Amino acid sequence: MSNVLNAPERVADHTSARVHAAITALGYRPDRAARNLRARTSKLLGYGVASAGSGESNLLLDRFLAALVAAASDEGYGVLLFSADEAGDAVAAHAELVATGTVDAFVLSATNYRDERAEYLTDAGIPFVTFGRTAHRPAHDWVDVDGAVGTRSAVAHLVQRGHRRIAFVGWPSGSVTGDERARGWHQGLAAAGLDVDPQLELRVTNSGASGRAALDVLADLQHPPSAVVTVSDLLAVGIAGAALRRGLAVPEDLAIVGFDDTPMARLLDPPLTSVRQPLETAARHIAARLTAQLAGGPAGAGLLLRPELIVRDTS
Amino acid sequence: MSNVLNAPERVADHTSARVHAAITALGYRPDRAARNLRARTSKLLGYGVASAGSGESNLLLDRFLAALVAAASDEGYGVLLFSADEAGDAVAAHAELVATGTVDAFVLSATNYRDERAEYLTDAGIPFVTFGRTAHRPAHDWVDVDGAVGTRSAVAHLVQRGHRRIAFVGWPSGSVTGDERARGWHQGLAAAGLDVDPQLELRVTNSGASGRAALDVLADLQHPPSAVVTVSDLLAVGIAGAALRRGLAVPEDLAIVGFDDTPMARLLDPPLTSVRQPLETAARHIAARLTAQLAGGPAGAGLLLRPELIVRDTS
DNA sequence: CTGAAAGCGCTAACAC
DNA sequence: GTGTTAGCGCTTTCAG
Repeated sequence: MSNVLNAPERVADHTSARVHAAITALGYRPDRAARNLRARTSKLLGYGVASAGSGESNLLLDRFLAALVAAASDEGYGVLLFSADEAGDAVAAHAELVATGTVDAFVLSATNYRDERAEYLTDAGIPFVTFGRTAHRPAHDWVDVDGAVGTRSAVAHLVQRGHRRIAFVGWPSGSVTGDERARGWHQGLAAAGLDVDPQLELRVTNSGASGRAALDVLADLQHPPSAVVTVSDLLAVGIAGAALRRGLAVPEDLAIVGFDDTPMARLLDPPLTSVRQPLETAARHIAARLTAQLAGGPAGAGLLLRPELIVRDTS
Repeated sequence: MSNVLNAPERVADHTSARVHAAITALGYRPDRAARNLRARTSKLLGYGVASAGSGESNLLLDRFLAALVAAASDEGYGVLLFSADEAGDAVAAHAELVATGTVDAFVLSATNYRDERAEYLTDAGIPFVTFGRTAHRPAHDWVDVDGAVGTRSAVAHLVQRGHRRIAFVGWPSGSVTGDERARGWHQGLAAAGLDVDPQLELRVTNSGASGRAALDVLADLQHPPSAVVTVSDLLAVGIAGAALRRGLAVPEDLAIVGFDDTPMARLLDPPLTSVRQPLETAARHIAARLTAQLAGGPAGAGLLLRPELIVRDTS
């Protein structure tokens, strides 16, 4: 019987048919634990989740995770969610899973320039792919969405709509994601031949209160902007609300572009123009990279995906 | 060595210490697959995810899932995410995991009166707990948030604010969740001695367009409502936007209460009053129920949790 | 081409 | 109180 399943080419057709008939008749399904033990594999991809309110990527988690599960499933892998709270603990949690052979590989998100998990996994020789870039050397496999393209195309779109004073409300510098999006804004202005006014570049944390405060700063400027590019829909919502409260019409007096195209974006009034990340594509590539690595392929390649600007009524 | 780990009480202290020293010195970690095979357990809880845009519970998934992972982790279990797309396929996916011994138990969400997964798992004798009620008999373990309490307390709050014509915008009848929330609205009106005006009860799908359309219907009534209770923040956002567009002030001309307290609720302008579900508590109870069942305990009990009304500025 | 058997690393039962 | 071993259900190798 074993040969029928594991070496089909070495077996006669009629034997194969007979065995397969028996298999379906008996409802036989190979036991996962036994298979895992023998094959020294688990067919599981690990994905650590922070239990507390983790910042920026939280709203994306749904769509990304669903896509990752679907993509992994197509490759014959399941996704194991595990608790990986703080930085140090996260490494320990990953190490434990490695030591016990619970997972075959990892998907890392919410990465930054330095990522202790990536460092550990590289040292341990465990396959992994990050969703997001790091500054880690030697290079590991990564897939990322080009945030600079996102904000750059937002600026280009606003320029085309006639805007000349375009503000940027981003996160404090120091994160790959935030820095890239800020860079895209600079690039967009440069491409349009516009000067960068430092007063129009604001860095705040990711909350609506920050959005409101940011708008107040911008609106009180001697030469206020006519448009603002943000790094999240949450920030955009805060800004839009504060703008309306001050009697500014959106988009007539102030155009606004969000980021992430969260479900609420098209439900707001007016519906929010936003940069949409190709999370499904990213997940698919991550799963493919991982299975390639697990099949013995090389790692170290990066893949940068282009986000898409979804133009609605705030711009 | 084995006795030290598996029957600590049968071993002398000094032997135990010696072995443990060796264990840490060698960095020994028991192999998961071997343990699973021998113990006929996987220490995994299965949670099926729909890959496409599934409706209502999607925005909650984040918070619930993170809490579930943390709670399961505390009980020594991991959470296996797997693809479970459509109704029939979902049963097949669960069955496969059962047959191969990949998971020990399941968490089911997005349940309804009839749930094929629950029926299958009951027949198969596999432990599971649903997040949400079903009409399934014999009863299974379930944990749910009392949606009726949510809408009822929203109505009570609005009544206290002086409202007498309070509308309800819910989902089409036929879902446990939607029906319960509608029931709470009826209860709330009855408790306040208010009549139910059928014109104030609207049933729509969960989109912002529906919210806008619903508001148009309500505002065009001969006696329009002064307040509206909804079953989702998305609907509330759509209604709020449409109200502002018609020149209605929120909350002065129209008070609005959302449901789910999604992250954007407090960032909207004005910040949205919303019903918040105790998802962390629910997850903790689900994990506890599951481990109790896996330890041989009985199933069939239900637990109804009370949501909390978060009052902000739209009411 | 087909059947038999070794052995993955653990746990639980058993012999000492 | 301590060391030894059978065997979980597979896959892979080897004998027939």
